[in-house]
Amino acid sequence: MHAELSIDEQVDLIGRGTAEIISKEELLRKLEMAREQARPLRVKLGLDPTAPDIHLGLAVVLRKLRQFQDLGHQVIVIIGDFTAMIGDPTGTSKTRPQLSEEQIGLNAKTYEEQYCKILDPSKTSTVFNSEWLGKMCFSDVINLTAKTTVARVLERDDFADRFDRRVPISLHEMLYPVCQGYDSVHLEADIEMGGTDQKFNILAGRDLQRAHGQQPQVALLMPLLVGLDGSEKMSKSLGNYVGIYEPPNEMYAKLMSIPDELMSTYFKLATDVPLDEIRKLEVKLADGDLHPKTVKQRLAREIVSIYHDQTAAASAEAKFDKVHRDRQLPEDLPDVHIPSTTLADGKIWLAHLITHAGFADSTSEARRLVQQGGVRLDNERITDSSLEIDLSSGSVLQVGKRRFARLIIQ
RNA sequence: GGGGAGAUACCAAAGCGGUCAAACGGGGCAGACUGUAAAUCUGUUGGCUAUGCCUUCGGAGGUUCGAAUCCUUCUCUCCCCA
Repeated sequence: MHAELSIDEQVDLIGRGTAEIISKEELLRKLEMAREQARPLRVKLGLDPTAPDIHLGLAVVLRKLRQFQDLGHQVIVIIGDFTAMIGDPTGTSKTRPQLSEEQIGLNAKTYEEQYCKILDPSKTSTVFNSEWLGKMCFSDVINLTAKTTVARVLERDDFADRFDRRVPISLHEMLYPVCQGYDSVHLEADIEMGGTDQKFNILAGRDLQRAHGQQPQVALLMPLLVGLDGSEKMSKSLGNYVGIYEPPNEMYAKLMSIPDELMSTYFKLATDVPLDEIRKLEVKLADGDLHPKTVKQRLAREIVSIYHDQTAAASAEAKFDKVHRDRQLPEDLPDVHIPSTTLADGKIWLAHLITHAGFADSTSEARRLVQQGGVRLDNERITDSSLEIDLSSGSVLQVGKRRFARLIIQ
């Protein structure tokens, strides 16, 4: 696809949106070598074997990998089933629940299904690092760890931070960078991709490769996409993410809720809008020539179009406006079935209705929602939490601003 | 191996015998204002058809009319020394 690009153009293309490349010169040399020898580069990405739900944050990295594939290179996805025993100490790490072999296999399959949406399957291979790490014996481990010093590992931010705050660090956690680094040795990786939080681990790979007489891999770090809340990085556990398999409407609505300051980052990292066009948008925003909402709608459309298509994006926009600008009910309300057995004399206690619909975890919470004026039935606000509702099939329950359900009595 | 400190709700952190379902703050949720943005303001944040009742303060026992608070023991963590 881009195979005809000059090496400099390739470096430019690859450089877009990256946070850091270690080093650009090495990247250039690798690209040249690949062209001269007609050998695709081996670009590595490590993934957790936890239940996948690929979101825009990971997509930033995957989309970059796709560029490599379009340039003719090979992507190797490592499912870190062995390293999962440790759990990446990056960020707030808690001891992970041990995953069964079947579970890991299942998750890996789901990954493959999901990243197909972005990667070219014919240029992607998937491997498990238990294949080699699991076969090492204790003396192998000692030989490997002898190549790294404690100070070196402790200088890593997460460890230094935890050490300072007196948060426990288990000995085995310090092996994590070593394991990941050894993956690169085993695969003879030319390039390793990751978020900026992976910098240390990826650099560890370079050290180990050198120690094994290999050319060190190039570290290609992408910025961590900030999540919908505007402060934390996008992650599944924080719930501030947009999954690439979410339906268009969800995706669109979620994107509309990001803080304004994030828009240009999202444009750069999550869309294919050319950089100079993004710059123009920024200027118009700053001058007040464009309303932020208009720009955000463009952003939402762009992203929805990538994972669905333009028609879907347009219809998502129409629906969004209908509900939020015109304050009308959405047309495709999810149905919630209320078994008639839960009704007494055709009535149901409002609080129970809300929990039945899945809009509250407990009746206490449901009562609170009602008392705070967050609940509407057929567009009429109800504030009496003790109310028994005389329900007719087809009533619409609304909780908060974004949760709707059409009630079906069965 | 020796000495010291600690474990409290989503997080963080007070409370050190009754007034504790547990302060303050962060986060979350709801409302107001908006562009379902941010900021701000208000309320709320264990459960239960509920002016009351039930279960929570690392685990298990005990003292007491009464325990998050006192005692015993177990588990885990941090710090200092070796």
